Amino acid sequence: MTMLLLKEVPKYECLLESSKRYPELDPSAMEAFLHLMRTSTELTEAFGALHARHNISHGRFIVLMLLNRDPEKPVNPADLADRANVTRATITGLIDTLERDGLVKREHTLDDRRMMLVRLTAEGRGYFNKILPDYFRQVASVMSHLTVADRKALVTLMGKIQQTMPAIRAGPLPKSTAA
Amino acid sequence: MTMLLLKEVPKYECLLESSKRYPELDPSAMEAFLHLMRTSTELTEAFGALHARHNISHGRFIVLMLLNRDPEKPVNPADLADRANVTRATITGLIDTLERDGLVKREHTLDDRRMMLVRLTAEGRGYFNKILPDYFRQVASVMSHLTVADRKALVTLMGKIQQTMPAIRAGPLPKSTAA
DNA sequence: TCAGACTAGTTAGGCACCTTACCGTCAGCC
DNA sequence: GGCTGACGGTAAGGTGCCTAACTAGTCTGA
Repeated sequence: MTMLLLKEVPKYECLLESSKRYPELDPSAMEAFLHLMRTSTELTEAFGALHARHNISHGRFIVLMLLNRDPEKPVNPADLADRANVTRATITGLIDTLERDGLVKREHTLDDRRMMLVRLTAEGRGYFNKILPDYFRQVASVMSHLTVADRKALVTLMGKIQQTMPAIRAGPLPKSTAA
Repeated sequence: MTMLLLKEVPKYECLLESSKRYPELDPSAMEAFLHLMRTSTELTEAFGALHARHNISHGRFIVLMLLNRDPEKPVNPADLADRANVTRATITGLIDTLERDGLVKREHTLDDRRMMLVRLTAEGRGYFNKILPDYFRQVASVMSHLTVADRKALVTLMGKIQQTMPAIRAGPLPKSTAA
């Protein structure tokens, strides 16, 4: 729930100062990075609190979200794992508790008896539709100070950061080229 | 390390479609929110990988960072806890392993014998200064597609979101006013 | 036709982080 | 003196995620 973040981001002047000691430090990049991480951490906490109020964990919420995209169409665990970006083992645990609470149910497929399908129960649908408006309101609320143009700009900026990710993931970056 | 994120963000059209079913859903707010969370999650992963390559955990890295701000001035655990936004018990654990690895050491203060001070050892300073450039390079790298103006804009946008946080934290939002 | 390779889901065990509750130590204030 | 309250640490617990190994079922092909 708390996530170990630095509470106050260093002032830009401090970063500039530090960049004299560390030539690799790009102050404007660092400043943007720290603000981004701090904000997202606080958002994570805020939504963690929201989920806690509804007695659900982040993980279970995501699974319900995925199942709710098309409540009629059940999904197999491996698919859920893939879309939620976790291992199948993790999904098993989440579904265990969701099923214990009666929000989803597992069914065997007919054609391939290894495969399971997970489906929202009526109770699960009811529960989820009861908490969704709160979630939507909170999303609207945290974005309420941003104009529509701001929001578009934010999406664009995130896109530019996303573009760098494959290269980042690929390798420990070859020492001096930073792009 | 993985953090349970939705891999692909729904298209704007889908959000628009869903907003018919859910009047509380603000599509542009949701779109911005999802992109923000997705990007920050991937950044968290990327930096988790970086830390893993250096055999350090996120928490220990943060503690070293705080101690390295002024390597000559030792800090007491309660202060570290406060700045890292965790309980003192958590800090105790982190310092335990850092001390076991010889990166920091604890000393008693002279004037108040309850109080401890934590200080980077020479080895700790050496180790940290060896991994910092990698960290700085990666920060520069993820921001490399953003112009300086972009970075400023990002900081501003984060500030606008930050402004909403106290209200969010305060209460479960009064049902319909989203600002 | 049946061994081997593959796949789906689960199980077992472990790590990192974080919490609460409590303890002993000590400073400071009557 | 004795209380109050802050400090660091210990103990026990829980969550969320992982990897590796396992079970069960399917498919392939010599």
